Amino acid sequence: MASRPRPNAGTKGVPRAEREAEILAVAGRTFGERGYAAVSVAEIAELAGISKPLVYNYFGSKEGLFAACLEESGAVIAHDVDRTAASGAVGLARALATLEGVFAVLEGRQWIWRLFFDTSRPTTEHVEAVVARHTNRLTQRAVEGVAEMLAVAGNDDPLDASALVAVWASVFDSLVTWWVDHPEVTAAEMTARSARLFAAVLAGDRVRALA
Amino acid sequence: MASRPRPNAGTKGVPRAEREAEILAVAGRTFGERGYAAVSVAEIAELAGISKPLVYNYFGSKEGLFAACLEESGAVIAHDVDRTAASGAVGLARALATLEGVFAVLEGRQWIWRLFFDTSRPTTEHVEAVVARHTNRLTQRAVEGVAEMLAVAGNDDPLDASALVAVWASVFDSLVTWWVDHPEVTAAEMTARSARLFAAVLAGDRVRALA
DNA sequence: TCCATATGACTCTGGAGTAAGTTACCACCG
DNA sequence: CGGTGGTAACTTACTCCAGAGTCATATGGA
Repeated sequence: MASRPRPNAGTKGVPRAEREAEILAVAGRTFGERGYAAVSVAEIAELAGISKPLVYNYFGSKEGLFAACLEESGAVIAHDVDRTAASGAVGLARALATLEGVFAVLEGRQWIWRLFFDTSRPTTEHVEAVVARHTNRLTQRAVEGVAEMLAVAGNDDPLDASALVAVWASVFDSLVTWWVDHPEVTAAEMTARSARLFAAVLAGDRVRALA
Repeated sequence: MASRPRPNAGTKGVPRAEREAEILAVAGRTFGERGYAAVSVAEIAELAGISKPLVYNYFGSKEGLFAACLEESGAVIAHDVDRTAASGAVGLARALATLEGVFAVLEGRQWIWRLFFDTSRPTTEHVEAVVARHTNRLTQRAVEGVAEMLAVAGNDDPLDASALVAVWASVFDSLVTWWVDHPEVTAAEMTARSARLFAAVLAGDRVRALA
């Protein structure tokens, strides 16, 4: 009855946990580098050396696969940022310390960061929830840092705080993105560079007082 | 022989130039707000109150339509930034003056800015060329401003300059994006807010010298 | 015998792009 | 003034395809 032979269907192959990790690694990198919308499940399966139905078997849907990538990556970053926050630095020193930690964590896998800023990501409740959970954790830290900085300047406008959090997140983002485009640069060099840039901006002339 | 009547097919309607402008307005706003990939040509046609083939008739393809949006929007921004650059301000004062001008230009149509940062945009040569042409013009200005700032700090590392340009563009982007989320804020208020934020960061403690 | 791992070969849908025809206006001719 | 052809503006009703998701089945091991 055997229909055409089917190249290694069966094979008992790799245990599920291990295979899931492989798929997540490939998917995270690909989604991060090219964006959710531009990547097909078939392509991920091919890169992982398996077939599409296996991906669906393990992750349910393309969206579920993306959510799993976010889950894994978010935990890595948030853990490090929490650690830095607990170290007690304040103001710009704290900002630099945070950058230093994240650069170290992202070395060799800068794409992790991009997952959370992918504008083509699905807008389902599930994905939104995972993104919110992780970014909230990061935002919480940014809010603390920004509040310290504004307090020093005697500024207590809540909208200013909200905007500065956005700016800070964006500075962070742009440095990581720049790094992605310059892969030969090491994490340590990125940290040093960030410090120089902060210093240069601070060394500049004073702003005319508009506040 | 007349087949079923065809609700206002014909109608001599609106002249092409005018209709094109209407379509561009709708398309620009929609692409800007939701991203290229998430918007269908059929939806734009419906919002513009016309049928899909008319859009194709005038713009050739979805990508062509997007490129036309970029063309129009890019000219508006670049013109203003050039004007500010010619005004002679230097360093952070120049940065603030640039922000002030762009905020004024974007008032009520903040989505324009987002078109150039849409990660889901098509990657065809044509679109890339249009984006490059306009962003190069802006980048050119940013490069000048950044060079002044780094020169004051005695920094002549070209990679530092490249990174700082990216950061500056991103700060710009984040402020506009924040504004999109707070539509009740006026351009003038955004300008004042930006000045306060710069001042607050500058007022903060000194960075420990790492350079 | 049952389950976990695995796959070839589908189905189905959304959305890009097209074919072919319809109607209104205008310029020109008699 | 009435006809008549050209063209610009417009539509319905398709085709076509990539890519999400599914079904039925194969195989090795406990």
